[in-house]
Amino acid sequence: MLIGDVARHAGISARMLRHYDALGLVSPTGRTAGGYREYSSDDVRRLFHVESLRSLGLALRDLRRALDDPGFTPSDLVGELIASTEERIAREQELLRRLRHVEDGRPTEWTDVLRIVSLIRGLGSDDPSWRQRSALSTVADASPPGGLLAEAVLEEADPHVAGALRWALARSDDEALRVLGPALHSPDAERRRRAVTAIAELDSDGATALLTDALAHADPAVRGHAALAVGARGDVRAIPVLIGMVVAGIQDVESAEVLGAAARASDVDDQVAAALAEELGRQGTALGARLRLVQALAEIRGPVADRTLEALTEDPEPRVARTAAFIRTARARPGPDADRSS
Amino acid sequence: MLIGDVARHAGISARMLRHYDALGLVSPTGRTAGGYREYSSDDVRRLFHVESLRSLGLALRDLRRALDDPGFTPSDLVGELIASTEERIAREQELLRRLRHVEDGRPTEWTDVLRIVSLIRGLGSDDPSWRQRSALSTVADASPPGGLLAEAVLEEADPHVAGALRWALARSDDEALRVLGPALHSPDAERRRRAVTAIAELDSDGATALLTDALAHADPAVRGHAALAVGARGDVRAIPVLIGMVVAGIQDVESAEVLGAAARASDVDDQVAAALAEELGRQGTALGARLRLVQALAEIRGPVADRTLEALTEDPEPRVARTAAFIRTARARPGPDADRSS
DNA sequence: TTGCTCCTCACGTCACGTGAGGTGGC
DNA sequence: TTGCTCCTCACGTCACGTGAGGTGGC
Repeated sequence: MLIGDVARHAGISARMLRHYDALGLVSPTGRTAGGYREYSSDDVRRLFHVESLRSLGLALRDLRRALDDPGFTPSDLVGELIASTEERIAREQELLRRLRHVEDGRPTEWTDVLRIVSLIRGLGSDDPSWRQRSALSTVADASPPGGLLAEAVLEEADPHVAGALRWALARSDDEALRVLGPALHSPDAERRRRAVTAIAELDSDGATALLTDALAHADPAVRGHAALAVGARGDVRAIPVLIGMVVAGIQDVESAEVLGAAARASDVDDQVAAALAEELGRQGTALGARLRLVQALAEIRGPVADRTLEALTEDPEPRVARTAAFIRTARARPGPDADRSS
Repeated sequence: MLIGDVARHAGISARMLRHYDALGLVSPTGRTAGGYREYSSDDVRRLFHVESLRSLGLALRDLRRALDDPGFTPSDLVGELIASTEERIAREQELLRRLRHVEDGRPTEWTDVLRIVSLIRGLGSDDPSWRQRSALSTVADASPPGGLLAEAVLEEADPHVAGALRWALARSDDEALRVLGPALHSPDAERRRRAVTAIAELDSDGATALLTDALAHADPAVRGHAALAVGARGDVRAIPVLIGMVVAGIQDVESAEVLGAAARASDVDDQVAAALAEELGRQGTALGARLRLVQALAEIRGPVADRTLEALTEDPEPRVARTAAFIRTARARPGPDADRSS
């Protein structure tokens, strides 16, 4: 076969065939009288082998060894090819992330692009104080890049930097929630915690919706953070989770306070007091949990809370009775708030 | 600053700085008396801009326009960079898949590699008959590449080719289940169906375990296929799902037969008959479902099935009563099986 | 003779790395 | 004088694409 036929069959250019010939990779066995390359069927077979191995990304120099050197075994080279391909993919994906952050910023001039790139670099710095300065620098922007800040806050181990990032996030664009929302379901518990903490500091309707959904999250840490945030917004749906947190002793002081605030804001003090009373009456509740429930009752107003506390002063367990009595005494006095407001 | 200082600050080679100078991308403002390049702070700033934009994958020619041509706006170019990066990633990932299939084949010589590559090509052909021939060609192998065949069967739309692939899979290695198992939870319903159908034809313990788990799958199609396969292996855990299929009228003839076989193989005919009787007695069951349940009873042996059928001949619904009576008559005669075996 | 195919030689691509051979500045 | 830095020029990388200028075969 002449070079043109071979090229058409193999789907490659005649130039490549001459190149392979020059390298000695696939040389035609003969030449015609006029000097034309004549490929035998063995030559063509060899060419197909070359093209097969090239489809795996082998370099031409490795191809020669693979086809001619019997001692050159594939196992190592295939492993190396896999490793280098994985590395290239990782690099390209990192590049793609950067490009998407730039795109999210809707740059109209190259200086906009430069600003975002330098922010990406700053937030990726090894030096926490530089990361913090970078985070704070975005606050001057009209609309800081929320996606970028959100990704940064999910990775941030330093609490001060994380605080600055959350502050910057609060005035960023909606892109933030599109990153933080899915992160609530990350397999990494730390990432989930960072996500819910960041969302809890956002004020948008989208953030509130995510937090309300997170009240049913399987991870108690996520559920708890969500309940504190949702309760602080006066939403009654947080109350069962907050009561659960009091029982379990997770951040019980804060959850009791939020519980009281949510109950008052929603005018459901009596229902909450009744729920706490029911938990207190349950058989088998540990003493520690009962004491925390009594202390939570201190945060609840209304006749049901008052009656429950009164009844608890007769509780067979002296520490429960004493705590209830102490709370009743404190309630009878005008508190410091009342003092100041009069 | 001289070229060496600039290079150290920017973390790039002096050669690159000379290259940028030659291209007119970043040229030093001045030269010393001895001809040394002298970079001003403006030059260095420009260099940092160049390096920033280069980190986004801009080519040097685009960089010049970006920094010098005010009419050259970033939006289009950033979009193109994203598109081309995505395309490169897709290509690299396709390459990586091929390489992993080659690795799975544990090739010791390059001819092994060539065999797998040509199989990959054959299974990826547009021509169904070529895909089928490729699938069948693996049956001669000692251990065909299960991962590759499994991926092919998940993509295969042609039922004949899919059949050949499943046949080849049955004698392949364990890699197949590592691909088919996760595919049971694919978001694509068709892929889930292909996965369960393929697993149902495998005989290994791993396949049986996957099918048993799939009895609780959320997708009724997956659950159903799994129940037919698990029931055919005589496992009683398939029975509730099979009864559900009879009620819903999904593949009811086949599921009733498998139900009977599983009940007999596990000696639980009476329990199954009782379960069917309970379904039949339930209020509000549609007539179609009741008739299918009666027909399923025909597949069950034992005194409970006999008594239930007898009672059903008095059913207020004439079609139910007639069906039950017909089944009883057929049972009373020796069947064709009994004929031949006597 | 015309159109097609083939030939060799050689430059261009892309962003530099790596010398060779020489010079400036302390 | 010595060691360091800088200079220009030019080839090499990788897998080819794209001519230029010429020839073989029907």
